[in-house]
Amino acid sequence: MAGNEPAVVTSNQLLERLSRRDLAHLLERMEPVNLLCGDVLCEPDRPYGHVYFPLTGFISLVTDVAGHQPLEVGLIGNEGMLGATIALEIQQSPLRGVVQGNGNALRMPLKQFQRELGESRGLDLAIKHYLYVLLAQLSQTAACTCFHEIEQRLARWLLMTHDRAQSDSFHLTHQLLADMLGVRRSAVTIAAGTLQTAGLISYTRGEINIVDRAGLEAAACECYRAVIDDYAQLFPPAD
Amino acid sequence: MAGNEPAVVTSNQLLERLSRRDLAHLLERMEPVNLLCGDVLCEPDRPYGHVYFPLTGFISLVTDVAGHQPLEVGLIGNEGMLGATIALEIQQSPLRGVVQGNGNALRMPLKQFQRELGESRGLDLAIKHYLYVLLAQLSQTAACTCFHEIEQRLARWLLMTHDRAQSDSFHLTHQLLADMLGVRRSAVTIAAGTLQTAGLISYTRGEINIVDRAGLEAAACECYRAVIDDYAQLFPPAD
DNA sequence: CGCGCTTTGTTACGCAGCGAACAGAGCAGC
DNA sequence: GCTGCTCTGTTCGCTGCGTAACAAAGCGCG
Repeated sequence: MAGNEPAVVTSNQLLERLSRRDLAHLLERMEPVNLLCGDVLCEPDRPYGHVYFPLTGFISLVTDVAGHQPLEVGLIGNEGMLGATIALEIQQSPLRGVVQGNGNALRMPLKQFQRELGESRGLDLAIKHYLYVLLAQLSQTAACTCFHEIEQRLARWLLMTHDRAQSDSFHLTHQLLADMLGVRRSAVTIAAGTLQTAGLISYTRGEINIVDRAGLEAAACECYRAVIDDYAQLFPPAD
Repeated sequence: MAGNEPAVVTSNQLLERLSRRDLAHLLERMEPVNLLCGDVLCEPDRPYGHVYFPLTGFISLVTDVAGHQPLEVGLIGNEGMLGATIALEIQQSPLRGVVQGNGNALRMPLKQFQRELGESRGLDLAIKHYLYVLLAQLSQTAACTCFHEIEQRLARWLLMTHDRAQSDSFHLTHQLLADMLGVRRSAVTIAAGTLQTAGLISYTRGEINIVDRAGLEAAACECYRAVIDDYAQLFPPAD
């Protein structure tokens, strides 16, 4: 965690899909940065400065609705990137990107990345396909929010976070969770309590621990797997 | 309605953005078709055969969730197209496309359209930008579904349909509306009853009439305008 | 050590919307 | 004109979640 520079290795799955040549080219030109919980990396419908490839941190995509806390509709970890809309030749995103989990990332100025896109077919294609996955994730989330109950959605959310946090524990208060899910804080306390009693998770003062990952998957709605599968379809696992 | 061929004029706003030259080129190669309520134009995550540019009909984008009726997350009329994901170089969509309103459209085989994309910068860009709007629409819908009440959402839905139906009345049963909104049929009956009593709409046996458009806009949540504005930002009105 | 802040637990109440079921009303076809 | 179907209206009880408010427990800091 508190490691020095060498700890920043390429562990971004999107980047790893690129040809050795493209990858080397990009790595040389990207800058490692720390992601700090709460950092806002892009504002909705406003030009953003960099694209980010998370390595260990993760980023939440949220949308604003008047009179409510921002609602999370997507999550980006080392399986993806922030700024994929650049593949649509538009230098903004409809969503706010907020760091949800501390860690590091590689970044590149948007304009420069745009040029890189023009020069590498492979890169361009990877980003486009990732955008497709994002599209699927958004649709799934819309339906999930509509139909599924808090406990299932909470389980799903914890799983998605677990996948991206690369650790069995991460910092998240009930209040934060409630905002992400668009529900009341005490509803989260109750749902989380149930999950804890069932021995699936444990937590104290914002430190959440995944205890029984398989059990959690069983407690989550199918939306979790659906998104995973969509990703796997477009980016088939190497092994 | 039952007009003969000349009735099929280009009134697709996306196409009209193209250069005169591109437009002529495309029009020559597209085939007019009738859209019939209920027609399924593409299945989720399965390759689809054609792209469609609605002229007078409109198409609903729905997502499946086990144990529920399909939920609508997007609507396509003559302001857009079905099959925009082809700009992501992938020949499928995460969503099902179902005809919601009778009318006509222009279509082209997917593979051929893909070639056209490669040959016209303008076309490619227009599709990409439309995809951005779609992305924004999905996000907005997710939040809307989470936060807003049935009556507001119904009003929003009627407005979106009104815009695309190019007529003050269209055929839609309460049951259909309920499925689109992901709620119970009788909840729609109540909400629609309220709107009717307020003099905003009228309906009989599936024939819905927009009476007071401005009033309806006031009754809808801000999501309606938000999506309109997103579109206008990327495709500024000609006048 | 004690104060105050953040996080979590809990409770009482209200309401929107669900599930299910049924009744009446228009329309279509025989 | 009768029958059956589709569409709409309405009702009853239930529950998940919102609103509000407060208590207690852990932690950080002076």
